[in-house]
Amino acid sequence: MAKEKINFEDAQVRDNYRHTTSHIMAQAVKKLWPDAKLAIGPAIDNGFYYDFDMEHKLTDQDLLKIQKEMKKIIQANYPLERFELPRAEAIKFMAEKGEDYKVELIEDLPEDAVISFYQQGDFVDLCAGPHMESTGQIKAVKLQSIAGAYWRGDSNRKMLQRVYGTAFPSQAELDEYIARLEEAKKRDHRKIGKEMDLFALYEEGPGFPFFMPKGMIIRNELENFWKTEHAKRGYVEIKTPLIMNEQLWRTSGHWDHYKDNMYFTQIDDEDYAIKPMNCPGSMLAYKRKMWSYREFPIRMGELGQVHRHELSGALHGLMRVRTFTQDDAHIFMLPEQIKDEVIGVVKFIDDVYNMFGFKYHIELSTRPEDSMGTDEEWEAAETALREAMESIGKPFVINEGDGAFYGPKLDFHLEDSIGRTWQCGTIQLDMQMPQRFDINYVGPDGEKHRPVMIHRVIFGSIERFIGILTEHFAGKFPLWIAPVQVKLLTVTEKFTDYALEVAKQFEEAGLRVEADVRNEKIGYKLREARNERTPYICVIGEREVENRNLTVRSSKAGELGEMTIDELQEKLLKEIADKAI
RNA sequence: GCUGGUGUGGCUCAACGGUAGAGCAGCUGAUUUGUAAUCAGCAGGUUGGGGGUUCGAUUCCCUCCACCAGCUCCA
Repeated sequence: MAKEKINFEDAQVRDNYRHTTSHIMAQAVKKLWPDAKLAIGPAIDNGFYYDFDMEHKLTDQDLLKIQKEMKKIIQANYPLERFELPRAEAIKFMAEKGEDYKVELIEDLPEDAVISFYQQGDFVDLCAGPHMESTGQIKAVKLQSIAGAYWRGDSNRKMLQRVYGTAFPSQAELDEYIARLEEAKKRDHRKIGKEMDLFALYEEGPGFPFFMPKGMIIRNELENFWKTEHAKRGYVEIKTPLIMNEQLWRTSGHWDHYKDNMYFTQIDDEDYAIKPMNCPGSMLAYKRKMWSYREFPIRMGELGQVHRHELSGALHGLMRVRTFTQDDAHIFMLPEQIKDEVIGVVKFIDDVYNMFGFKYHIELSTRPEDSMGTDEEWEAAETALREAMESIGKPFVINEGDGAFYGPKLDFHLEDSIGRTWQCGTIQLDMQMPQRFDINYVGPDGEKHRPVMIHRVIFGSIERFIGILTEHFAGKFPLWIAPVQVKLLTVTEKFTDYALEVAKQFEEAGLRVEADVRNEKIGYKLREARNERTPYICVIGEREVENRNLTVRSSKAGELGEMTIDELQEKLLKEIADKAI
């Protein structure tokens, strides 16, 4: 029977293909190390993995050995055959093979579940399927890495050895994928951040980033933009302190629910905490006076620096740090204003992300195990968020049990250069803080009522957002945030005066300009300016001085030829004003 | 925090049980140059910290720290 061509565009086909590959890998591992116990081995976004519990510690050399063994299995072209067993027999079957993890999986299946197995050659695995028809259909495989992974993702359970790999219908496609990954790694914000001298992390402060002058330009541009956009949308801005006493954190619930992530200090023998979140400060700011329903909604923004004790192994450049600035805001409102406010924030976030050309996805995170409040409150809050989303027709996925301890949230996830996603924006509905802090407003009936509150961020954290921006643009930032916008390169020192004159004019026009008037060859200066990812590079020599113009090249559009000083200035100012990407 | 790996001058990397080397960057001098690296010279490291083994350690062992990948967690 002629096989149909594999349609790798189809996500289901892709998953089946890689899932089958993971079975082949498991078979190879069992062949090489018969004591290996199988855990789980699914297809994932760009490949697959399989978790093993085995004595032998896998090394990179072992990956090649396994790949060789896999090749044999593929060449043998075993058909994948499915069969089903009743529950008790299935458990017995797996128990006899010593597959303790599979036994546990079966035991956790619902009573009426169909328990299916897939067999290829002498290898059998508990699996819902579906699969490819035979092992010979797998054409190109690469095992990529070994890592530890907890059984069932529970850090109290045993750590297993996970082997990651990927598979494609042809070697060419596999090679292309590997090349793309290599290319993506060049965008790593940690690498670019160092090369462009934007920020740095030192052993002296793990997870506490330093921002260098050029990084500060990006940061300040983002913050200024943030302030302008918020003012336009009716937000006021506040600033609350970094350190507040124990009582405040007990009132907020952080002492009971967030202590492991907090830093503490003592002042005059009293316990204080460094804020891990801005909300308690905002609650005090709200409470300073009595509010009328007529003033609602109150939108109170704060660029608030927080400190959180993250696990050492979780730190990652600017993406995951121990101190960061949230572009926070708390909105106090009437229950009937929830929907409109949430919609307003979703649109605000959408505008900002679109402005940078980001793709993102939204998750609705529901009640976690360690949380405050009643089921009814959570139900109401989750419904409010869901309805707001449904009313504007934005797609979202449910992330069960991942809400904040005080309320459910809508999370906005952006991708980094190698496809990992990072939560940036979030909108969190909070019915707890208002109660705990006993905040009120006076309603039309003259009585006191409890307002509803949302916490929300757009960038998420300025640090993480800069990390994402860096990778998204591979360091070629939009002109309005580029640390150096235009660089003037002189061909020889004879043209220094003219270069400085142009630099002065650009500077006065508000452009960030650098003149490279060193006694170096033009090729050398040009190479350096390009490596610095300067958006506009101007060459100044005999001809330009004579014609009082500039030869311009843009990092995006290439050679632009000769332009007058004013022409270029105008072009740059417009590009900046448009915040073009 | 857990599993595995890594740690050599500002950066990228080399060497190795016998006492550390290159390129780039930096500094000095020469060169006055037209679109991705001009030449020469100089300077710079007790090889992440501490401890141990050894006649001798950067190299071997222990421990701590940091970083990388993944897990867990999360903005």
